[in-house]
Amino acid sequence: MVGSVRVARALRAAYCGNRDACDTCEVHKLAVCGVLDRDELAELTAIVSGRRLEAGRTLFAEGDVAEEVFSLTEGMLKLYKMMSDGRRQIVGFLVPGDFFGLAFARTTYAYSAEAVVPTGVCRFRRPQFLELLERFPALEKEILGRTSTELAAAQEQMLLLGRKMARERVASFIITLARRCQATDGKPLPLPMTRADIADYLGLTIETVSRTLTGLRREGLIALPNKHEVRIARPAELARVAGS
Amino acid sequence: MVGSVRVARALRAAYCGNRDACDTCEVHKLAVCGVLDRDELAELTAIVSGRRLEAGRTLFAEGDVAEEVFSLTEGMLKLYKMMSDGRRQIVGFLVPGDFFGLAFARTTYAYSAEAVVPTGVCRFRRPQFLELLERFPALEKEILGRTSTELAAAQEQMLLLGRKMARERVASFIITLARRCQATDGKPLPLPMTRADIADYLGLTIETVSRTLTGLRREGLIALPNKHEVRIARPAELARVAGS
DNA sequence: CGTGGCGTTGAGGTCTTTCAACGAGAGTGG
DNA sequence: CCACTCTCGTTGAAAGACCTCAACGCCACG
Repeated sequence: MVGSVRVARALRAAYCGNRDACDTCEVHKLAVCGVLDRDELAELTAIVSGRRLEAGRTLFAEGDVAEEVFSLTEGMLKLYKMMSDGRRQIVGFLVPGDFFGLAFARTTYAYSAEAVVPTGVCRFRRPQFLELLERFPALEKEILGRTSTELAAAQEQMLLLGRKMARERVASFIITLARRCQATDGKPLPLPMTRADIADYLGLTIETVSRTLTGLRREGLIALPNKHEVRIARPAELARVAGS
Repeated sequence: MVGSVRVARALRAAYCGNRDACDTCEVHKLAVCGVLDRDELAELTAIVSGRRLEAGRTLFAEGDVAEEVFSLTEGMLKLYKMMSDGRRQIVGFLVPGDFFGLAFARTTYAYSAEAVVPTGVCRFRRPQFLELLERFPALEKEILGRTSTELAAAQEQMLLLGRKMARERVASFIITLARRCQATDGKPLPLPMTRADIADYLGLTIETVSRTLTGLRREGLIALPNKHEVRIARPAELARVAGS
């Protein structure tokens, strides 16, 4: 999949502020956090191992025993929950630097994790990672802050799923993505996931997502250079459509 | 509002395992957690103050500067986000023992908090509470675990809002409530919030909630002794309707 | 050059919403 | 004590937003 590799590169450039770290170091995110000193980092390195995933590959499934904790270093992952009849809800897209799989107060993963594009992760053995949290309060504080931020994002998504129209959902999605990407307004935004992924994230069908994107394009609010890129043409109006 | 007081009593009996603590001590939940020893508890007591709220009263609003952290001791609170045109999404109902208002990585509250019935809360000054977290790692660990559990609940709610039909949403709601309440199957479950609250929590309208409850009653899955109580008549079938 | 995955577009159907009317219960004031 | 009013909940009918089903085009791949 040449296309996927290209998308992965664009992603990395777009979403990761520290390209060198992305390219070379599997525990870079913790170092980048600035919460660990050199000795702590060395200890951490000892319990970590890297892994690469092709696009579409599952890292773990909902219900699996949570034996590892992860940090995304490159690419993009989707986290999702499934119902018995196949209905799916994507609860988040992860970008480099995100932690996931931290199942506190649980022994199993609450969601499945699958690579959207070729992806790299750091793996930590769970018990050892927990022990590390014990010993490095700064790390625990960082995790708490991130978990709290994630919770706030989940609540924002609840507003989107519970109360917004399709147009508002799609507009909100694009704006949130752009914010995370810190993309400049003129530059196209990588959209590595499929329409089905977007639909399952926004609680819509692929047809509705497609129609809505086309609609926004027709009205000149966005441009769609190709299937996996969006450019925000009129930020203010798009934000107005997204509501609040 | 005599009705509200009665509902509040039923709630306390149903949702709070430790009646004595509920009745007497505003920092009881931390003690009940078992994470603080006597000295630590004494310190905590020094920075806490109680407050009582009538039903319908707002504790704080989305966007307010987050100067305090709270613990619910009695009654029920709803947390919600609003859109500019008045659409509302309730992101959670709180029962005694829940912490809220912990705005890590933020300076303002991400949602509004309003009393559903007469309610009691503990207030902690935020800077001092954060300092406390610093000094009592067990407390911080407890908060992290709870935040993580809340996040998992929010993701479950995303599945509900994004992919479930009205019947499934209402059935899921009743089951989740019953689980939290630890109600026995035969006993009626207090439903202190209004139909509008339920609707705004489930991403539906009050009419749909009403019709759906009536439908479940007609089919014999639940009983509705009065507007503010539900009894689960056929747990297995209700769970089947709720899906997974 | 055929095949399969992905995305787009159209037409019809369905679930939920919107609009409207009505009833029950609580609080108010004559 | 009894209208009166207001809120809340229920029910019906019509409307609407999104979904389902279907067809088609594009592109990568074998």
